[in-house]
Amino acid sequence: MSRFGGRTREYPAVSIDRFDHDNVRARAFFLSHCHKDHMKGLRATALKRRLEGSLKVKLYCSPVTKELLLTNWKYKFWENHIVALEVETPTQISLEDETSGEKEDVVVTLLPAGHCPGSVMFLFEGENGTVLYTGDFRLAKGEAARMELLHSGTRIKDIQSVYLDTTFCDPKFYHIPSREECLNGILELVRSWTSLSRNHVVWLNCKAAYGYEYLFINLSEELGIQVHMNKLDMFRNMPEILCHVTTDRHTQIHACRHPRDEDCFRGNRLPCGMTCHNGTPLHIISIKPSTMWFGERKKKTSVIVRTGERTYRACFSFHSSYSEIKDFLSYISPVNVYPNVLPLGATEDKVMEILKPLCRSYRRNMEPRYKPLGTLKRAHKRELSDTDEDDLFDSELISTRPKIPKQQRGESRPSSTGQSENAEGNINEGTESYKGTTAYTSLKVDFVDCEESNDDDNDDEDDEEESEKNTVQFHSHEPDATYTANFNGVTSDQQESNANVPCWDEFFTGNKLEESSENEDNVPSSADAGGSQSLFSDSDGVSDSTHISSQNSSQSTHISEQGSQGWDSQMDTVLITSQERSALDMSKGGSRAVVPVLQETPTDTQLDSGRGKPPGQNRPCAHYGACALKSKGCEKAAEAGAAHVQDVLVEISDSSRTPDLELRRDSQSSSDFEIPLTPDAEAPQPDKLHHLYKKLAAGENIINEKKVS
DNA sequence: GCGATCAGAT
DNA sequence: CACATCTGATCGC
Repeated sequence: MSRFGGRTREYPAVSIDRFDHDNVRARAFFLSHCHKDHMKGLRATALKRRLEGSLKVKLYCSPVTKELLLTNWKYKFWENHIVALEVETPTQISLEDETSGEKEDVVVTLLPAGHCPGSVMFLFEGENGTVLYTGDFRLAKGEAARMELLHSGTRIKDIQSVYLDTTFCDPKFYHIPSREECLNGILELVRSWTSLSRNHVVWLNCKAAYGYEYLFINLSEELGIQVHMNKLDMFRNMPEILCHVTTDRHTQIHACRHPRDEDCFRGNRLPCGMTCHNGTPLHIISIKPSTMWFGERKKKTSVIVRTGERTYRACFSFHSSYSEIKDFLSYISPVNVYPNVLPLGATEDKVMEILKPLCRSYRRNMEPRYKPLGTLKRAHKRELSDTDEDDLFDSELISTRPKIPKQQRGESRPSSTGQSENAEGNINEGTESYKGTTAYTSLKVDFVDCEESNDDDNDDEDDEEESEKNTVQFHSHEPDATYTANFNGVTSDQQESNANVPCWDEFFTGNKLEESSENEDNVPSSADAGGSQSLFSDSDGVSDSTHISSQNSSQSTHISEQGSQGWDSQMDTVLITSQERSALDMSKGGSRAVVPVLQETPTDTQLDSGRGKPPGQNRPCAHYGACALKSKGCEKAAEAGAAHVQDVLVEISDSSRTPDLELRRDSQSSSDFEIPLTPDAEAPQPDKLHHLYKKLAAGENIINEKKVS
């Protein structure tokens, strides 16, 4: 939840995402997206009065946000005071104090934030420097490098301050599977269930908020089943969304809500009241999108975890992961950074320890190598905490990093962050490089690391099983680099969108990797339950084994007891990665579904289906000019992913379940962690050693370092 | 009676 | 585990 006060140090005449208290006096208002925690004061009488007494004060937002806002009658009074700005279109705004006549000009640019429909970041450029307010965002690694307007020529702009979404700025969320991975997991689960019979329906237990639309769209496109929602008038001018949702309850996918929806579900009733179809009772499963829940697992999990007979958790995030945040910030390399959010249980200091090393103000201070002890100590701590940073090498701060040409967008991105930086000299962090290695290696590893957790969920009746809480580590590769998340639909390719109509783009494409099983309500046999779904995990299973370990060697596997049966009996959450699952499935003979899918994956059918446009092409949408951003990159990533799955299958096969394999996998996973491993857990890698040597040379305390993280 | 705020639930 | 929202209780105006 945002705790940003509404003003930036540099441009206090504007208020962003906060409209209460002193903010009502701002000369201009900005709304990054339509979530309530960013709309505080937006319908208060103080602000209404302010509007009444002014002809000039405006609220600036994206076209989609304007549309969503005005759909709510409570905000209708804004109608004549809202100015929708096209995304990626720098606009000069004159900030005038109506009483004194004092004026100040600022150029604002909206950049897609990938958080929810209409969400944007605001880039302000004016006399007081360039400032980026991110609002809430989820951008994959490398996205910043692909944003033209963050650059000036081939270089990143000189950004004074970034007001950053730090929701998941905690190593616990080091890696969160990409949108594609999460989407695919859900897709295959929904596909497997709904294909059993017309009476098999899925309830997507989504929170009442914008942000799940791309999920609905993709499920609908892929499966040809519209998603039931309580209401959809807010999308009346967004045909791309509208055609995938419905108020007709006779559909197999529901995202409807009811005040007592969990109870409804427990009573085998959908929130909309549906309980049977053609006289036959419905077979309902629930899928609850979650991020934090996965973040608490300590063992690897797949993006889907079965938490009960009829309940599943699906990994899903509206916010960037820890590593995505760091990638973003280190690329921007602002002078200052201010966290907009305090992660659960974190303190501002802690977050700053993570962020500062990625900022110039901090790097500069670090420059002198030989400093008084006090300073050195501080430096140490920061480093430790996170990432990286070989500050020692640092030289220039202003990033000379080249912007990634659009042409290259489809390429895998690892290099942009890791390599280019390294090449340059150093913005990179020692840790980064270390991390980078891991990441690349794990590029193909498509799983989520997780360890089990306690079962907390009381709500899902069935969650009983997970028992411990561990830290989660999500990892996997990052195919996302290939697509641009863009809820606004205005992309570089598509600048001419209609100014009057909001644009919406699906913002990503999913790649499918595997198929799921066909179990019925009952707990699947071991093979089925987890097995068939490469993307699934059961919450019960096994698990003890894992720990995060160090190197990533090959694929990891963590399959636990497949054979385990009821949810109730086991305490642990099973965590399996998609590949692992696939492997498992295959080894077991695989469910019928699995095999075919795997085979198809490489083909267009699966990869593109639905969204299916040829790579790189936009699908012009009637009024919006919105297009699906399915990029080639996605396709490639998908293929790579698929190929990988196959590899894994070959490689792992039956043995995947053996204990030692599990151990291996664990060890691998830990390498992605930023958290220092226990000394014996892993041998220092060359770059790490290098880093340590430098510290020693500078008289810094190495021991502290390790502790911090 | 409305709004702001907090606790609680989902 | 909780990403955001809504409800109800309380308090102040």
